[in-house]
Amino acid sequence: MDIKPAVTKLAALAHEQRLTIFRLLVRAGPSGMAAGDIAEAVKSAPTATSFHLKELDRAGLIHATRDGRYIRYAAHFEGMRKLLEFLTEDCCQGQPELCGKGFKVVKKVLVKGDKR
Amino acid sequence: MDIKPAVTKLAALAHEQRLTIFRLLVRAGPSGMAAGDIAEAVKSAPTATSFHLKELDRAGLIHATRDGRYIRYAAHFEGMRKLLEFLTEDCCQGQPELCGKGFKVVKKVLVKGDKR
DNA sequence: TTCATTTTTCAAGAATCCTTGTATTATTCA
DNA sequence: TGAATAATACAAGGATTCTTGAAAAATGAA
Repeated sequence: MDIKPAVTKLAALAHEQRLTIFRLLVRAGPSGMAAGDIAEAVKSAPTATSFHLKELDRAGLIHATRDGRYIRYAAHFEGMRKLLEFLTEDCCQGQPELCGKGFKVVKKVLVKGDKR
Repeated sequence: MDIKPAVTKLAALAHEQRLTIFRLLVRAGPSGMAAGDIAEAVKSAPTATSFHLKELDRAGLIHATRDGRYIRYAAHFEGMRKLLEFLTEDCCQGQPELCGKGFKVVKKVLVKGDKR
């Protein structure tokens, strides 16, 4: 990844509402959530939520698919993975433990409040 | 980590010059670099570089130590590690490969009781 | 077709952040 | 002490981003 898309991704995440939305979708997994449900979950007006979803989409962190009258948004895991890679590239002079490469690799996968 | 410090960190990184500086310091390792050398390396005026270094410092991504008439800046690896953890928390419904947990790392199975 | 629902677009004013130069502080060396 | 070097603080204008509500598309159901 070049630096410009990385900055775009970071700027998209550097906003409390958008970060909340992104983490919600990360927890939601590949099936994602409908725009309306997202707005309700983060307690934000549909119009504001739509604006922020578009920002995250443009940055390549989430993607939209129409599902009847709903539009579902899901995290774009590959985009996120590339961002993490970019941040830790050439890291730490061969001491990967410094920046946490490999952290929580096989951690528990309990998901808080997951009803599904 | 709470969401507010995470947003602060992401906002600090969401800037081409600051991201370049941060990655430079990540590569430089724990010994860091003097402010002047950083400014030269990223081809930016000392005054602008100082401004951005302070931003990164405030966000908890780097830290400064005086070394005679120089001030050395080094990446704050623990702060970065926490940010990465925050972004991938409760990720992926038990499919860690989706978001790249464990990417480019020799996977180690953490057993119960393993402190780390 | 017509209505209701879901989501987006648009526009504005408000707020925030970025950039730049000058002045100032802190330190070392003669 | 005084000069030189390294880095920071401050301030102002310029640019960007955020927020909000009203209106408009897109879809499904009656």
